[in-house]
Amino acid sequence: MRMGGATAEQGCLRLKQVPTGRCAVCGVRQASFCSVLSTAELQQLHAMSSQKIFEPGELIVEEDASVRQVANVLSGTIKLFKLLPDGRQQITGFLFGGDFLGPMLSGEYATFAEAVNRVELCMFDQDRLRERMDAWPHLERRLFEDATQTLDRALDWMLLLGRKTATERVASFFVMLADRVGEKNDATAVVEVPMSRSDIADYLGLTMETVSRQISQLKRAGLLAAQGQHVLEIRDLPTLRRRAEGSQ
Amino acid sequence: MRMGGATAEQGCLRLKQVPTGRCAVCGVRQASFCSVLSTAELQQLHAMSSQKIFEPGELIVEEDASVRQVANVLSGTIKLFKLLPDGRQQITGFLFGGDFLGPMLSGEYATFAEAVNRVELCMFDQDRLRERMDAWPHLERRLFEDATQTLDRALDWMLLLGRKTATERVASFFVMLADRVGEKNDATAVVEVPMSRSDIADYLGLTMETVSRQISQLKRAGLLAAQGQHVLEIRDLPTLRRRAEGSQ
DNA sequence: ACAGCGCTTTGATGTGTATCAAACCGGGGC
DNA sequence: GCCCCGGTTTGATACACATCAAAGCGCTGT
Repeated sequence: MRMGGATAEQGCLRLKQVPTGRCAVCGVRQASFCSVLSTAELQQLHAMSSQKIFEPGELIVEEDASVRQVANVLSGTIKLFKLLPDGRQQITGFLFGGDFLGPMLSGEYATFAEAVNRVELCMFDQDRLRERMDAWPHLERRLFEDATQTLDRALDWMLLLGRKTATERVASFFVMLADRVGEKNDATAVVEVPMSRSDIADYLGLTMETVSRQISQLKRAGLLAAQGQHVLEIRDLPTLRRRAEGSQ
Repeated sequence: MRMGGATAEQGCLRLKQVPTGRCAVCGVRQASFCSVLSTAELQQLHAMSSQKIFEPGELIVEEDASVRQVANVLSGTIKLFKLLPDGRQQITGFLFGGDFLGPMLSGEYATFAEAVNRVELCMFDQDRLRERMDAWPHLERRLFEDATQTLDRALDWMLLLGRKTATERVASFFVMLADRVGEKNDATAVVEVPMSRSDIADYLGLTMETVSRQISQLKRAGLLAAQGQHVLEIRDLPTLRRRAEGSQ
């Protein structure tokens, strides 16, 4: 059924040279790895993709699951995390719209992935995407770049987890949100904060209570202001950045 | 001068089909990215390589330096680290013989690199190696795998830095050493520990004193035993592994 | 052999954040 | 409108690790 549709769209393609179907209206295409594909390549990938919705709190992948699915995040927020045997949790990253979920080389996820809010994924069979990666060097390059960026972020977070104070960590967290999903002006930003205090804590290596106290303090200092549940205004991004690095 | 030598070696190549010159006697070739290259490819790379020695404590690369050199570690240990403005330091990883030093995609190092002990590097011009990467997909794949492994290790370390106790961190450190550079038997291992207590502390997000106390404690528990300065025996690796994960 | 020096270990005390506990707040259902 | 109820905030206390301080140990050079 879907294949038939794809073929019809491929017919159109030669005339229009723009993506058709889902990809045409995909809000994150330019932000995702799909941005490096030609229209023809996009059609091929489109034909092997499938969409899926995950509800808040739903587990998307289990650690060490030898998965066969990888995905683009179309919308929503995903937390990636690791657990110790006694239940202690460390969130290793969040994924937002346009981000790629899945290991392309190891075959296994080294972390759990869970939907923070309602998440919409565009999924691919891992082996079939790997075939495409073998065939299209620009796709492999793009996924390599993705891994490089993820690594850079992980190294920055190691500095945070190993050496920053609670205030610096919380400031860093909001700077990260502003940079990745914020509506930024010159000095201010509005960010959606879909995750709970305890998720923030598990990302920052703190407790929920400490996070809450630090946020209250930043609000009192006039650097942060609530804009309704789950939406927050950063009122002085440069100062917040300085605090995140400990330069007072 | 060097080019002439390389050409002569290329002549030999067709007869012998084994690496010649430095590469032939390179102790880390099989462990490095060179292992994926054919003899002919190795010759080409050999012709564009140069060796360099760094003395203990010497800075190899500066953060955000837009470097043009990348390298294989031939021998010695390198620490990679980040700094906060006030001097707080986080070591993000160590490199040992066979490991690759350098970012292949970003063009910039996001960390400092410093020689822990005497380090011997086999260096390449970044742009020229990138050309080779463009030309040889198996080389790009290998460097991608390298980045993937580095990322996996960074994520594991985030769990350590965010959620493990001092004992668990120090146990994890020696488990890491055993796995990467240890002479392992069934249950025991002998590892070289070239870095100082304060480097270990900066890797584990602790202080020198805490590291020292934890090591003393592991010695008293019979899990660790000194074998001269900078060499240490792990007397019960499985138990140490369990401690590293907090399962008592 | 001895002195000097850097690194490490051990000890005494301090503190930032965790833990325990209670009050608060906002949204959804009846 | 009001009552739950989960998530959040605030408060009181505890503790793991940091900090400050001194002693120990093993090189290196003379």
